[in-house]
Amino acid sequence: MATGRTHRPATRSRGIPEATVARLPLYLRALTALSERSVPTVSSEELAAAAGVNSAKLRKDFSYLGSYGTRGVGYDVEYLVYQISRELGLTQDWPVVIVGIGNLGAALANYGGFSARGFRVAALIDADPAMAGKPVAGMAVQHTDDLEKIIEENGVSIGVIATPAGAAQQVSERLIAAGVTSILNFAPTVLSVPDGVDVRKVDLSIELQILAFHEQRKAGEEAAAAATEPGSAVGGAAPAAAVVPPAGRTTAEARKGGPEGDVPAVMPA
Amino acid sequence: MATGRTHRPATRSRGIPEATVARLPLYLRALTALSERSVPTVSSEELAAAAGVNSAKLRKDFSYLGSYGTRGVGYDVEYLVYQISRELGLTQDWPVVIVGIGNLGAALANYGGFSARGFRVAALIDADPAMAGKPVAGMAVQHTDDLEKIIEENGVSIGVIATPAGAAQQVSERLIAAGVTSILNFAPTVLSVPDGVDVRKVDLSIELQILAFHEQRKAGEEAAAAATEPGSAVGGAAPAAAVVPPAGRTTAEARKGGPEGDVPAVMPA
DNA sequence: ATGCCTTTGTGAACGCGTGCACAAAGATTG
DNA sequence: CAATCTTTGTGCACGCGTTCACAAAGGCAT
Ligand SMILES: NC(=O)c1ccc[n+]([C@@H]2O[C@H](COP(=O)([O-])OP(=O)(O)OC[C@H]3O[C@@H](n4cnc5c(N)ncnc54)[C@H](O)[C@@H]3O)[C@@H](O)[C@H]2O)c1
Ligand SMILES: NC(=O)c1ccc[n+]([C@@H]2O[C@H](COP(=O)([O-])OP(=O)(O)OC[C@H]3O[C@@H](n4cnc5c(N)ncnc54)[C@H](O)[C@@H]3O)[C@@H](O)[C@H]2O)c1
Repeated sequence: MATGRTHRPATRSRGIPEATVARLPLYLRALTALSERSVPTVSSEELAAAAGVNSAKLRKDFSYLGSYGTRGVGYDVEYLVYQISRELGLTQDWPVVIVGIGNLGAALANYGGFSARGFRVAALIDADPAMAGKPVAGMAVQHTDDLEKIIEENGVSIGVIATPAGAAQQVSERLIAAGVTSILNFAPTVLSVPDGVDVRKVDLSIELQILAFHEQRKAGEEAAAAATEPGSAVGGAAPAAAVVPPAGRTTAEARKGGPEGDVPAVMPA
Repeated sequence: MATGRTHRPATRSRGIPEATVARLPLYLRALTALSERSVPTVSSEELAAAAGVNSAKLRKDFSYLGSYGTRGVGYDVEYLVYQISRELGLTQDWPVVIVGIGNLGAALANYGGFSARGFRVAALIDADPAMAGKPVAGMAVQHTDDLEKIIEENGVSIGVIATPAGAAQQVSERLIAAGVTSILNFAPTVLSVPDGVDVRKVDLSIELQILAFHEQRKAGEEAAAAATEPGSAVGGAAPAAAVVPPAGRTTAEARKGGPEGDVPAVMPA
């Protein structure tokens, strides 16, 4: 069992770089919006702005798909929507199962954006016997006992895990054994999966911690800047819209109230 | 207004690479688990396995924080937990507001893992007057009218957006004007924010589409492999657990039923 | 105290992703 | 038909991130 290997620096798909693949859905979304407004063509500059990326990057991304643009004009919106959809495999229908119908799983089941583009919730699965048969998002929850049968009968290859962390590894193993080869994991655990299985994780806690890091850094920098510029320490030459951070907590001082102040309780031995 | 710039190839923090910052929460989680099992020290090899990364990468990551290990022994678990927590800014308390208490927002509010590490849900905000005052996760939902007041009074610098896509940009602007400088966005939109504001997005739909891409690729490769090996076209030397894809649609042929077959309806003009 | 064994910390090489800048392509206009 | 203008597609350089591989450091046994 490969322990790490959750991400795929593995098989560089079919020439299309992973970074590009990750942006295609973004382009597709922007293009779909344009399509709904009946915009016939769009330049790389406009589309890039809508998708929030650099226009050169966008053109390079599209170049991996082929030469679908017209110089001097731009890209045909409808045509590009189709090409990207096809490249992403959205021209076919992907049945998906959600395992773990708690707070999050139920929210996911109720989420409309799912079926919007090629994905169809084939079944909701939970281990709680009390949940079995209950309707969630207009669909009866099924028991974990039938997991394998459900996967096989529906030809499911994509599974979503929204169980508690402790159950995630075991659930993934059952899913994989039954034929699932792609997993979207919401549980805060590292899943060990065999080669050939793709796992993507969504981890709220990690995202928040990354934000906290930058938030702390901003506070620290501001404190440092205030120190260098003695006059404007409190309310001096505040820039335009005055985005004043909550309080002037300095980064350097996160000391505990304890006597040793800087180390927790245990020293490195 | 900076249009793109959602991600930060921007200010390379304080020497700590962004990629490393993104992994610190992963290490922290693994270390916390070890700490709860009262494991005193851990080697880079063991910890890397637990976090699902390469051990050399882990050591390099830690080297940005300083020399906290002991050669021949490993790292002191408690000490490292504290150092990473401090680096991520988790030794202080971060009040967070959730805007948009629908399916997802309510699930987030109910999520325990929030408060587990430094984050505290300070308020739940929704635009629906019918929601105002209603208790969700033991907390009364407040109306959007009071958004600015809530942010300021609680010193909130991190906001979570779980509104429909159409409202997200406007909500972000109000949050930012009120003092929020970090946003976690669950709505499927590109947010335009001024410099100095960090945005991270969680996009279920994009994750699924990326999985679909790889899924399609696997199916295509399998079909190609089967074609090269004529004997085992249908049920020949199937590997172990027989991971049979839904149907034998080849990647190359996603043609529509129409006459022109390959293009959607409109040609590039 | 000495030598052995384990594990860290990092120099160096490599590969991927990004963005600049421009030539080529095509539309458009006179 | 020729000139001009717009926009694509990409060669190229650069920087970041990953990984290898190893010397130095420290513990531990004898
Ligand atoms: N709620 C959130 O906003 C949120 C945010 C981020 C991450 N998460 C993570 O998502 C997961 C689910 O969160 P939640 O709030 O919905 O939890 P929850 O406790 O409300 O729901 C978990 C569900 O999984 C079911 N379950 C347990 N073991 C199972 C098994 N072996 N097979 C199938 N079903 C099983 C339970 O019966 C329950 O219905 C957790 O790992 C949590 O850490 C949740
Ligand atoms: N539910 C999911 O699993 C899921 C998954 C991925 C993404 N999303 C996205 O998350 C967002 C929320 O999804 P949901 O399923 O919870 O939707 P929802 O419709 O259930 O909830 C949206 C809530 O936002 C409130 N709201 C609307 N405009 C507002 C405003 N201007 N200010 C404050 N509140 C406002 C509404 O009153 C409602 O309570 C959507 O953008 C959706 O695309 C949801």
